[in-house]
Amino acid sequence: MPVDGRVARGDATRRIVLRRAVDIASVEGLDGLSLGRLAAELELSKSGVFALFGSKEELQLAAVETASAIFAENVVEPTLRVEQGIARLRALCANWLDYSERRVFPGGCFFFNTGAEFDARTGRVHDAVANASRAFAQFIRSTVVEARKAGHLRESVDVNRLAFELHALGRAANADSVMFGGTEPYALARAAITARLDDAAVQ
Amino acid sequence: MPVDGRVARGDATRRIVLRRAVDIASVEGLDGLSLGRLAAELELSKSGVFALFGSKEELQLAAVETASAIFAENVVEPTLRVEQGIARLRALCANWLDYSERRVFPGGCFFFNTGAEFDARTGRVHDAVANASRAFAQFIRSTVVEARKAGHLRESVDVNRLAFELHALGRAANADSVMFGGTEPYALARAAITARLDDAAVQ
DNA sequence: AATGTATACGAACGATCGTGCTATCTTCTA
DNA sequence: TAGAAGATAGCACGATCGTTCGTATACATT
Repeated sequence: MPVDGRVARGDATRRIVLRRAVDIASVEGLDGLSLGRLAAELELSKSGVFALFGSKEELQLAAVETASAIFAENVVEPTLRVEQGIARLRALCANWLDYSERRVFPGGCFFFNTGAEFDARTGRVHDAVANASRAFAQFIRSTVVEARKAGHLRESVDVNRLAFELHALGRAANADSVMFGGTEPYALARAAITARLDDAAVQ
Repeated sequence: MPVDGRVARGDATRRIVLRRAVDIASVEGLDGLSLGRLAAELELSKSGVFALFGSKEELQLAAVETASAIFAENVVEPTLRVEQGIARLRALCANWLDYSERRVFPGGCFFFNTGAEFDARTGRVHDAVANASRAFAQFIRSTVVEARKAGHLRESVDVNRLAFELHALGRAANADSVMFGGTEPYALARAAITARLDDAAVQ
């Protein structure tokens, strides 16, 4: 399949723009993104950037998609390479905390920030962010379910509650660390997660 | 002390503006606040609203202060009316979850939203939000310390970690409920908090 | 009664926002 | 090699932003 050099050029620019866009959005929010600023920082014309996406909303949606891909690459995929069961569940928590702590996005977890920004709004951007958040929450839940099915977790554990708790601890570590700096929040979260999983595990 | 009618009038307007401002900010963020929109909704002149605060940043800082007062009234004060110890700790968690669930602010917890908005920025607004967040985290921690000193919690409990966990569960319930609707997140958080405190309690 | 102070307004400022329209490149197709 | 197609730039638009200025009004101080 021969590539069209014109669209290839456009795609390359789009990628450059989007990589910067998600970084900005993780700090300033998806509304804090502005075409003018984006163009100025990348030394492109505002109208050129605009033409690549067609509207500000499309840019925001594309940014959410780009962030999803980066998130999948850094968190979901390495987790899926671990054997099913409690080992994968532990890996999931560790990978997510590492992803947050490594500042894959300079403002911490992209979806934590944009989620808080759009949680109480309506529209396509809200829906995109909500769907991505829901998908990850479901991923945690299904990983917990797998671990229980594998016989690694006690039958009595409430999977919804355990998934909720693990997700809560991770998000709190991200929030506290970005807000106040330091790595202590991650240490607290790791200790709490370990204790919680040891408690839920058989034996 | 005789009141100055002019200042009294200004203070009254300021109160009206700020009450609306915190509601808007809890949904749209402190940056989403605009003098023009605020003035239009309240049928005041933009310049009049501006003059009351002197700058947009001062308005944002005043909004944070107003939100702090509302938060103290709804969460901290009722908690302090409960006897020290594990009872007060349980009341603190319950009061915070109720405050979030009752939508004292239409966008959920004011400090969750503005915290996520300003966590990775610098400046006076960041500092104000960070200080308010830190103060509440410290309040949770000191309530845990009290409960342990009262002999209601096991000696072995790590107060920093328990405070972190309780705070994490509450914030996650707020986030999930605002994003996806429904009251299930609060039920999950209440169950998790109860279990965690029962586990940490003596006997 | 006269002077000063604070609230509140209307109009306008320069800056920036998102969005068009048009022209100029580069690249592919016939 | 001519022309179509896509990427990018330049320029201008209406709207909105925070802010400033001048002014009218209400209250306080003298």
